[in-house]
Amino acid sequence: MSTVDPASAPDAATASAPLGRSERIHAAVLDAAEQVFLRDGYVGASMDEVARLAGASKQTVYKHFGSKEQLFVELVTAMTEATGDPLGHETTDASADPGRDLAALAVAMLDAVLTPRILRLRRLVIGEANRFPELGRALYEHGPARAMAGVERRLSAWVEAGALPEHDVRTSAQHYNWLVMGAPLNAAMLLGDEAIPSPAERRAHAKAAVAALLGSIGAPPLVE
Amino acid sequence: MSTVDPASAPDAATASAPLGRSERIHAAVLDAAEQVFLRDGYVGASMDEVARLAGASKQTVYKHFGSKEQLFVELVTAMTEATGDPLGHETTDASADPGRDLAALAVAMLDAVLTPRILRLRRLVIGEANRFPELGRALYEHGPARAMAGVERRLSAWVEAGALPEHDVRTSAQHYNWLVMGAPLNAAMLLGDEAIPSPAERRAHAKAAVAALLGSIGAPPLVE
DNA sequence: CGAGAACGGAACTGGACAGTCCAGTTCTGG
DNA sequence: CCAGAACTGGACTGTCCAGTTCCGTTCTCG
Repeated sequence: MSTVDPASAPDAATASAPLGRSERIHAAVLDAAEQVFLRDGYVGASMDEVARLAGASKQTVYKHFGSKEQLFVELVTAMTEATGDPLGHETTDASADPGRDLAALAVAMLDAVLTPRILRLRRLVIGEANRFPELGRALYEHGPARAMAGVERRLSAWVEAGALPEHDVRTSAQHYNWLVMGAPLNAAMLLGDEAIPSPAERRAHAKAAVAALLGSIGAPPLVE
Repeated sequence: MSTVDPASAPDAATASAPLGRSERIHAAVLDAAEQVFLRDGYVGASMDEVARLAGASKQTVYKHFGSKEQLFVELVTAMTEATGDPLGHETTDASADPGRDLAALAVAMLDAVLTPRILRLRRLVIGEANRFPELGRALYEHGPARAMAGVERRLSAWVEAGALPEHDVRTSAQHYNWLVMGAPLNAAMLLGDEAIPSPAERRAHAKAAVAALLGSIGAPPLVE
């Protein structure tokens, strides 16, 4: 018997297990690719530098990812799918206080997106939207589209429960999304990371946005 | 006497004059640079192709613009400054009907930005925001910042004239801007030119945005 | 109409990069 | 402990590109 006790788990259920060499390298290459692509863009990035930064040989990088293009697409889709996921857009937990819930959701959305890493990803995808249209679409679906669908679902639930007046929930969901995200997101796109608002600014911005939305649908204003 | 200054006219007033050879070439190079940079991005663009497309030699291109970087910056700043200019953001012509004016302005803003050419420019600037931060700032100042300042001025005038209730005009101007521009602009950034809304869709979107804004500040709704 | 500036064409330098290949080394699973 | 798979390091190919240089031609302006 080996001293290693290989019987720990023959199944694939071992998530945070020690991780084989191959998986470790795979992850290291993705890490390195993230740094290089987010810094230099797709064309400006060098596969030599990715390999160097990953502590791997170019040969290994190509064995794992096939080509620069495949590595790029794999990286961006992974980051895209991992971003909006933990935001609970799929729930329908309509509480009795729409204003409070909407404000909390707004802050959560801002926190998820207003990160240097995610902003650089977004700049990268927008800049390469000509070359990789499918990446733009993926980011749109996982970002704004999903958020608006989730908000629309919540608004419908509140209307049904009598907590909000009847109104065009689809339009309101869109208005909410851009009242919240429009200004900070576009400022950060063009002005760089130093335009990222502080947590206090985010809370104030979210509160103003929710107040405007509630006013626009004829709902009673946010209670303090 | 210096041999320099071959200026055709002593004054600079000759605008649509026949245009000397040098000016013609200068413009042709800028045209070619626009095509190539907007299509391939900064790094992907080739100066050889710019010269070929301009019908000029590389030597001439470099005589006129010095370097790839200078040509890029000159092109982008020229396009940036030329875009928002004819929108009348500097006027304060507050009529008696804020709703109608705001809706008309919204359509004008959408028409100015939702052009394949301007959208590609915006994608380019965002994608190169790391390499050329000053271009991002310039686009921000000439675009959203100027628009919001103009709207704020109009809102103040209406409040002063009693056509709108008292409210935080700066916040409302920001809300207006992103109610109008947020959805279509970000969709076009990520989804490409086929996501550009039709004129009818723009009018409907503008009307809904203005209705939401008026509601949010407690003003009477838009009259048909 | 003539002189000089500006231009075209084309070759050239120096450097970078994607992707491949190979010989030798290290890890892993049985 | 061993066989085979995976990895390293570096050289190598073919291509592309920014920027320069040279020479002969064309245009412009006085």
